[in-house]
Amino acid sequence: MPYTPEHKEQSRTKILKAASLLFASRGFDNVTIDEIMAAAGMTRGAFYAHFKTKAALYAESITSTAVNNSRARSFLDGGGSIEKLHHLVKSYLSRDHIDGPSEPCPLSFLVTDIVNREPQGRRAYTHVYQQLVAHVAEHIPCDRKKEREQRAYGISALLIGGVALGRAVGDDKTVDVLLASCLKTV
Amino acid sequence: MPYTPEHKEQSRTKILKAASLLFASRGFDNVTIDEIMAAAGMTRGAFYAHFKTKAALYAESITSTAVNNSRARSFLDGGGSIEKLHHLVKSYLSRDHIDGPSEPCPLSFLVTDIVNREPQGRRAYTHVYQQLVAHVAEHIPCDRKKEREQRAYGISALLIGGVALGRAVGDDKTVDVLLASCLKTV
DNA sequence: GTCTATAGAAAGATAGAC
DNA sequence: GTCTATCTTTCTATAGAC
Repeated sequence: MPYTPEHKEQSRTKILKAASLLFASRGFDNVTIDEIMAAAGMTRGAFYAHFKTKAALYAESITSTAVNNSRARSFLDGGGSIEKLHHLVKSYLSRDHIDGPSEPCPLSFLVTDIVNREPQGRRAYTHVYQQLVAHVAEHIPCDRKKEREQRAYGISALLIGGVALGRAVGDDKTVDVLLASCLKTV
Repeated sequence: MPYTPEHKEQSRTKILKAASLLFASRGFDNVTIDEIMAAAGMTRGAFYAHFKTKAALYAESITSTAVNNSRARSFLDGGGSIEKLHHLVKSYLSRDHIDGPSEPCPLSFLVTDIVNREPQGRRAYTHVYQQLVAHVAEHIPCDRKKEREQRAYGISALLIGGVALGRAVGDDKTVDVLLASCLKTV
């Protein structure tokens, strides 16, 4: 009897994991439920036992990626030093991140894709973004709260813009210069 | 006899204009040829007398927007002063730009959308981006060419990231703070 | 819970009339 | 060149068997 609650939870997790990767790299419209389910080791029919619609899965995949992301985790472990921030920035603005599939951040990979999605997706994205800004702000060494926040917004826009552009631009040399410049700018 | 070469050129321009606006605000997949042609005052069938495929129109719309964009034009008129650059940055990182439909810049509006498109679209995007960076670099007051270029890449990532995020994030207050912070960061 | 089969809708591209 | 009509494919979501 493979249909225990644990088994269901496991299937659900598999679907979420496959969906996060596929949505991030190809966006909402260019991924089919068929593909996601195949990547999760099941077929289309099983999908609807776990999620109501494709849009619902998309929204949840954004939230779950943010939570299970190892980059974010290592950023948060162990308090707010400036070194942690440097480490995050370097790992974020890396070829490894851009080329995937090593835990792509939905904030940069889906920044345009999210605009036309249902409210549930928008809300998930907005929430994850606000968390990122808040956590970056905590790691900035500055007494004035206003200024920390301001810099955190700037840094986040540079990170997300840099990575999104790195994926968009088709010329490898340009991308390398872009990444190096963003790193230096931060 | 309405079918003169001039008339054809006029129809083509109308299609391009409608497409640029629709693609920028909703991306490639969420816009139909029907919609574009309706916005241009024609029906679907006429489309294929002007463009070979939807993807070809998409690519050309990116190039043509960059050329006909009034923001870009006013940026280039009259030489490379730092004031021109400030003006561009302020106009780019504005609510007016984000909320459209006042000449949205495809570099920020399509930064994620472009990733999965055909090579022709990618090439058009890459070319427009490299032009932006080059022009920004020209307006930066600094003797060393390398440093001008580096700053231009950083500024462009901040502009494009800021605007893309401004559209992605669903909370108006957050967007206002974000824009102000990006402006100050530049 | 997962499977196969299918209903139903949408949209890109083509054909032929005017 | 532009129109209407249609072919064809693709994909979401549902139905019913196991």
